[in-house]
Amino acid sequence: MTETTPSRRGGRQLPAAEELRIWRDFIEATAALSSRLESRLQSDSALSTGDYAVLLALSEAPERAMRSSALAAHIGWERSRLSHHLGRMERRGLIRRQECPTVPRGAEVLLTAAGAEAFGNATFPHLRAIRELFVDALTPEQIVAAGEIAAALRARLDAPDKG
Amino acid sequence: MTETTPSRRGGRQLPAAEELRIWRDFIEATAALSSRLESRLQSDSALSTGDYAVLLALSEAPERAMRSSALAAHIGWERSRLSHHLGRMERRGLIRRQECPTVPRGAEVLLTAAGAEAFGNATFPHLRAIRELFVDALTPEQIVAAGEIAAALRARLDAPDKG
DNA sequence: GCCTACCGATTGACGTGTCAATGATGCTAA
DNA sequence: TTAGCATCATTGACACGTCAATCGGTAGGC
Repeated sequence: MTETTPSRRGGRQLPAAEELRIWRDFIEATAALSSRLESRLQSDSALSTGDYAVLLALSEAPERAMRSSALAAHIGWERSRLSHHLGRMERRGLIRRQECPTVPRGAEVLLTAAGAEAFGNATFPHLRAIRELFVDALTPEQIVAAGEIAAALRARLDAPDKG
Repeated sequence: MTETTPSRRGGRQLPAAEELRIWRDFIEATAALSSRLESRLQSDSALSTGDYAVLLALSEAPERAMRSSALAAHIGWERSRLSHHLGRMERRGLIRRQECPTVPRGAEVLLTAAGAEAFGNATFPHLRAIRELFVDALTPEQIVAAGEIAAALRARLDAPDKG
């Protein structure tokens, strides 16, 4: 309640030292978590998290197929990113692309048998890793707090004037 | 207290649906936050967060210079990553490399005047962005919780048997 | 002395991500 | 009709990151 009140009060422009320390710990820990999950998935299943996201979406889609742009929207990727990624996945035989019968110029992305099998083999170890590294690392209260923090960050990121 | 008790109880191997939803929200929100910060820094200052980390470390080092391996350890990067990054930064004139006088085969990384200026110009807008997108997006209680979550995740990641 | 093993640093190959430019196609309005 | 114009998807150039191989040099064991 003194002049050391955190930056939320008053007209301070920059984060206080403690806030900055937490920021760094937070962003580094989450980056390290992602990176560890990525490498676990890679060594368990020879898939990247990008591969996994694509395979998951296709597995859940009717006919195990999706239009390229719908797939991009579904997993929240830019189209050019998806296009590059699908090219790599197609080379590995995980998916196939063909012209979409209904939409002119539309590309349909299909899950191949090899892709479905790779996804099936990846799921269990991937979920287990999430459990070990995230769920079991936190108390139930911390998990709830993590959900609230994610929602608050997302709300700010989506706010139109705070880009 | 029924069979819907969360996975922490009993021998469940996989995260429950709610935990999985929070996991996805959390990892996606933090990734989006990093990505937004990255693009803000890029457009404000034409630097990447990697550039910023290197310039920050050099700015705070005595003589504005550091051994390459010490720099890698300081910012927690693999050496090959740093080597590639320094190559790019050197091409842009932000840093310079020279043989280390004391350590045979050691490389000394020096901050150039242009690098120091770029860092100076980047600092204020970068800290402001951190404040807008992280500090001001959360309540004081959430910031504390974020620090605790980061510590818990880090502890798990560093645990020897939970790699 | 010489072989080996390690150490600091770099390099090459490749997967990944962004941005800007390009095709290819349909819609709309002069 | 056709000149724009938006849309769907791809491509090229480049930055970034990891992994494995390499290179020069020093230290130990024999």
